[in-house]
Amino acid sequence: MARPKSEDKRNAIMDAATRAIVSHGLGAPTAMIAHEAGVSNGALFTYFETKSDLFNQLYLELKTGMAAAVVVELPAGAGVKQQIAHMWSNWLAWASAHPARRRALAQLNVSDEILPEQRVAANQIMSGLVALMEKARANGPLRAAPLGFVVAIVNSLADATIDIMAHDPANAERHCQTGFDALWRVLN
Amino acid sequence: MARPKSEDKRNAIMDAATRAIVSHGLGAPTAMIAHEAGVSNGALFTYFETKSDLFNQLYLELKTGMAAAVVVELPAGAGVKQQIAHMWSNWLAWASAHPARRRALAQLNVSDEILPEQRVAANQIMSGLVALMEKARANGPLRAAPLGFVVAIVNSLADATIDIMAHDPANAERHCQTGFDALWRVLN
Amino acid sequence: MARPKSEDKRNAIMDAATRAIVSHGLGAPTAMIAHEAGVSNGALFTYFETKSDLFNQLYLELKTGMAAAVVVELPAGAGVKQQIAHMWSNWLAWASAHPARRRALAQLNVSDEILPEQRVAANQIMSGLVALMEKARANGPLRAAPLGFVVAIVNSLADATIDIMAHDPANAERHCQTGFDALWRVLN
Amino acid sequence: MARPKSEDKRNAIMDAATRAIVSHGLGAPTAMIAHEAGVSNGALFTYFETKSDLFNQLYLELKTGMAAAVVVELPAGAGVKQQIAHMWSNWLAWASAHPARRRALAQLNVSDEILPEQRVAANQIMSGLVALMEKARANGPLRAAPLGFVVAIVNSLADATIDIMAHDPANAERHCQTGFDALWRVLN
DNA sequence: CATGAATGAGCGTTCATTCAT
DNA sequence: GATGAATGAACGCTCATTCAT
Repeated sequence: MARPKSEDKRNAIMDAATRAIVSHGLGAPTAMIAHEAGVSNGALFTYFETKSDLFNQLYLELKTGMAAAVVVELPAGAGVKQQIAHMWSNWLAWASAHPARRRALAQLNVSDEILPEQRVAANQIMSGLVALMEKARANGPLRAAPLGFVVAIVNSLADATIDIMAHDPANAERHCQTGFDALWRVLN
Repeated sequence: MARPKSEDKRNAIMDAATRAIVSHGLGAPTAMIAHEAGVSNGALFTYFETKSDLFNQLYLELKTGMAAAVVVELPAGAGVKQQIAHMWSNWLAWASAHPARRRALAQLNVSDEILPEQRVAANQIMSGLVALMEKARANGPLRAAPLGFVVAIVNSLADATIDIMAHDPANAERHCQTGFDALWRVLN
Repeated sequence: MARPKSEDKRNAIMDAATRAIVSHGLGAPTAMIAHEAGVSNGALFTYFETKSDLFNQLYLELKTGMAAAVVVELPAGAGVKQQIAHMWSNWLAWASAHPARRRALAQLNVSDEILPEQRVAANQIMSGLVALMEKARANGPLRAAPLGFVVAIVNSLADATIDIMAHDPANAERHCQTGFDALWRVLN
Repeated sequence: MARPKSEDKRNAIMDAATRAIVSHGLGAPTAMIAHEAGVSNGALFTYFETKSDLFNQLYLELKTGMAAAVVVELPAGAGVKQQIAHMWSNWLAWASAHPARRRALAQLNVSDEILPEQRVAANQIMSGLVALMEKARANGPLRAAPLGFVVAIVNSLADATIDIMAHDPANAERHCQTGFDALWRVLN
């Protein structure tokens, strides 16, 4: 195990898994994932100990990628609302650009294969966004609610917005704005 | 008709399936479901043609049960806000009372085994709530958004609220109210 | 068991079994046979102890019916050749009139479910024809061959002839005659 | 290509299937065939896609082997009768040497699992023998009969002869000759 | 390390037979 | 006796994982 020879292969497997999850759900056979990755059946298991391990790593990687996209070109000096708007926009742009990743992530989210510690780690990655949320709600009606609640609500709104954008791409811009407005109303 | 098909047994299978899905996901073996229902391996298939069929019927039944709970004792003459508040409260009460059903429903919701027509049928069952939402947003900021968007947002908020209530039952009342306030702010 | 109430039902099951064997082979489910017979699943087992039992009885009954058809209106005083020709004609007429029975019989013939004693019993039923064969070959080239050989050859020729008649019914008459001629040449 | 598919294993499965069919009919479990072949349950399916596929390939292989045996050391320059006699002898020798194969072949012949195209292919393999039959009957009483009829009769006679040889091996030689004489009388 | 054949537990489903009604 | 639901042992086949090459 340790350090596998080729990072490329690891990535290919990850990508293939993403696609396979989208098309065949979490029950997608490892053989199919390997084949799609252009890699042998057995090789998959030199890169990931088990299928579960692959899915956990994929979950973390997808979430990390998403988090990275969210903070791109964040306007450091701007106000809270503007920063959140920026992140919101980044977030939805990422989802639009990588529909397969988002869908795979959604499946992984509800899977009971994903270990709780991975979920914790994943959430920490989003901490920048979370910190902003904290600020944003500090004086609003949700100031007394648990942080988890706020995060869940934001996630939910984002998911709903992403869905509608995916279904009606022609009006993506407008839906994005509508979603943000709703978010802001919830927080303030 | 010797030994008629027993509604009890059918229900036992449904309940067992609900529990099995919660504990083992959608991959729960039919044998486990049958065993948990106190029924033989093969009997399951006299009540449901296939596992998929069982899951589709379960999905519809859970959703129907939820919808029925939502409209219980709805104050017919009251205003929109009060009616929605009532439904919201019912909804979350149902989720709190039947956590397994809610979790199973969540899994079934993302399954690709559930046929589109079942989803349509299930959504029609919630039409009372949907109609109210339509009224509620009629003059608000979401008045121009697609209905599906509104529904998704409401669902998302409810899910988030239910989750937090489940995690922190001591303050369930307060979370319920907070959730509703957030909802109302989104709609108006 | 003993004497079941309705001979009609027994016959209905036999007929249904015949048809089911033709359409689904010996693997035809007992439930299908019962259904086709307009009889309940369980009733089949009050008329026949097991599926194997049903098939054995069916085998015997089909063979008996065939044997009975063969000797119809046999010209008692006629010569050997004429009598054999008559039987041959009867035989093929039966097969043409009851293609399902013949095909079911063919399947049962090669089944290892049919007990040897049933086969013996079935062959005894054809004894009239066999006795004639004995006479017919008495002075011919097969006079020294075992009787079983002769019977098998005759059976084979009949089967081949029946097949060709079924495939080309327009020339059934001619094929029947050609088959008989071949038979006669074999015996003499 | 790590551990290439082994021809030996494939043959072992074929042989095991042959034996299993003889002892348990076409319903012989794949697990039994695999076990008998000294191979794991699943391995069978790396060599044959389905049980049906296995049986189709087995059918073709058995028939091919039989056809090959039939034309061994065929006296090219000899007359029709002598050539047919040679083939006849080869045929019966093959059947005597491989009783299991012959019985399995008989079962496969009547199975509805065997695809028509496989039957066609199998028959083309026997074309050498068929061509000879054509010549042999050219001036005889069957000259006007359909070729299929002739083939069926020859098959039937062979089967009958093989059966009697199997039942009475002591006189195998004589039965073989008797059978051929009968055949010749049919054709001429 | 890469390959893909081998393994065998496990799955959804069928079906002969039994038995409560 | 008739019915058809109940039973549970099989069955064909899949697939995560191992291991010979």
